Amino acid sequence: MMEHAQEALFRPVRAGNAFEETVERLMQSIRLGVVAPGERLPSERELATRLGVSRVTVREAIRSLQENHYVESRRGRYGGTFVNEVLPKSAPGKEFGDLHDVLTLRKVLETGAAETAAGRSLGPAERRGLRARLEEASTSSLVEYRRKDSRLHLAIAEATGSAALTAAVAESRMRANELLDHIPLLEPNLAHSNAQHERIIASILDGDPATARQAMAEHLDGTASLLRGFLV
Amino acid sequence: MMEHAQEALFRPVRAGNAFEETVERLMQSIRLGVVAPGERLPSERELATRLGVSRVTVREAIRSLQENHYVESRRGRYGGTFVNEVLPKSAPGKEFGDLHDVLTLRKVLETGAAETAAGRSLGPAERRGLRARLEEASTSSLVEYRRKDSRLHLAIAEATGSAALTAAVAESRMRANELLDHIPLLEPNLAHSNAQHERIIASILDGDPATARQAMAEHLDGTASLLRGFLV
DNA sequence: CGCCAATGGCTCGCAGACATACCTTTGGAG
DNA sequence: CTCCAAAGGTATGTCTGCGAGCCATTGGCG
Repeated sequence: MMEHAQEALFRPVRAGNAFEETVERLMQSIRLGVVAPGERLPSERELATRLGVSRVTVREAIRSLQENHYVESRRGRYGGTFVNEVLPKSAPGKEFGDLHDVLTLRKVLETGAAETAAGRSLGPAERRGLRARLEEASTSSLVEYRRKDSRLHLAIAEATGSAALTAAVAESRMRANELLDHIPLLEPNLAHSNAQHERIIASILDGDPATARQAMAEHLDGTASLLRGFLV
Repeated sequence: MMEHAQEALFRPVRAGNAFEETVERLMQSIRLGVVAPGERLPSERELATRLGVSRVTVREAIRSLQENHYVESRRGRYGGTFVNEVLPKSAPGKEFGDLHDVLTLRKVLETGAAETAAGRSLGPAERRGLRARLEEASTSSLVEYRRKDSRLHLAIAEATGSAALTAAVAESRMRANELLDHIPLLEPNLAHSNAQHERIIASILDGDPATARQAMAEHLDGTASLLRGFLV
C-alpha cells in the first residue's frame, strides 16, 4: 500500500460539524468581500437551501456572527442580515505549521487560474467585471485592501469558467488571509501590488496566458516571501 | 454583492452524509490504487479515527463495499478488510455536465504539481518512489493501467510536499476517472502515455520545472481531447 | 496447549441536525 | 388605510451519527 498518499485520502471526511462549517462559509463571504459591508446576506431560507443545511443551523451560525459583531439582523419585509460597516479584527491566528502547504497550493491554483482565464475568450460582462475589480482594488484604502484584493483574485478564478476552481481558490485564499492578517500592510507593498494586478489583468484581457501566469507568479511570490520573512 | 463568486462560496457545505462520504473515500483509495488488490485496509478503529467518523459509520461503508464485491472482511487477529483481486466494473456514470470543470481543475492542479515537484530538491526516497511508480505504470496491463497511472500522478503530487495539494489532486483525479471509465483504453494510447510519463518524471528528477509543466500539460491534453471526443 | 492481543460484529442511549409548521415584524402596493 | 409578501423568530418531533462498551473469532507466542 502506498504509505504516504493515505494521508491525503484518509484525512477527516468533514472539517467540523454543520454549524462550524456554516460559520466558516459566511465568514469567508464577508472576509473575502463577496458580501461587502452594508450589504445584505441572502435570506436564512435561501442560505439554508444553498448551503444544504437546515435553517436552524443557519440561524445559529448567524447568531454567532452577530455576537462577534460581523452582522446585524432586521426583521420584516426588506429586512435581513446585513454586514456591519466596521468589522472586528480577526482573532489571533492558529498554527503556521502548514505555511508551505498553504502557499504551495495557492500558487498552483492562482497561477493556473490566471493562465486559464487568459486562454479563454471572455465575454463583455466578464471583461467589465475584471476591470471593475481592478479599479476597486487600486483605489482602495489600506483597511479595505485585503477584501478588495480577494475580490479581484476571485474574479480571475471565475473567469476560468470552472466553479470547482473558483471554490478551491476561495478556500485557499481564506487560509492564506488568516496568515496575512498577522503581518503589516504597508503603502509601498500596496502600490507594488497594484502595479502587478494591472499587469495580470492586462495579460488576461489580451489573451496572453504565459504572461498572465508569470505576472501572477511574481505577484504571489511577493506576499509569500513577506510571509516567510515575518512568520519565521 | 459579487453575484457569481457566491456560487462558489454558498455551495453545499457537505457533499453528502457521513456514510456516503466515507464510502467515497474508501472507494477512492481502492480505485486510485492506493490500496492494491489483495492488500488490507487499515482497521475499522483506525479508519474511524483518521476519517473523523464513528466506527459504526465506517462499518456501514465497508458493508456497502462488501455488497458490491470490492472488499472482503475476515475476523480475528491478523484479520481485517481486504481488497478483492477482481474488482467490479464501475457503475454506469453520472452527468458529464461538469466536464469543463473537471478538466480545468485537473490541468491547473497537475501541471502545477509537476512544476512544483521539479522545483524542489527531492530526497532519495522520493526519487526512488517516483521511479518505482513510473516502472509500475509502464509495465502495467490494460486492466490495471488506470490504477497504476493514478498512483504515479499521486506520487508526483506528494513530491510537492503539500498535503493539501495531494488531497486536491486525489479528489480531482477521482472525478476525472469517473469520466475516463466510459471511454475505451487502447494500446497505442497507453504506449504514448508511457512515453509522456517518462518525460515528466525525467524533468522532475532533473529539476526542470518548465519542461515538467509542459510535459504534464501535453499529457493531460491528450486524455482531455479523447474525453471531449467521446463524450460530446 | 493455553493465553491474549487485535480484529470484525453488535447494541444502546445521547446529542446534533433536520424538516416542518407556525408566529411576529415590517414596509410597500393597492 | 388595509392588506400581504417576505423577512426574521420560535417550537417540536424525527432521524442520523456518535461514543462507548461488550462479544466473537482468530492465529501467533510463550
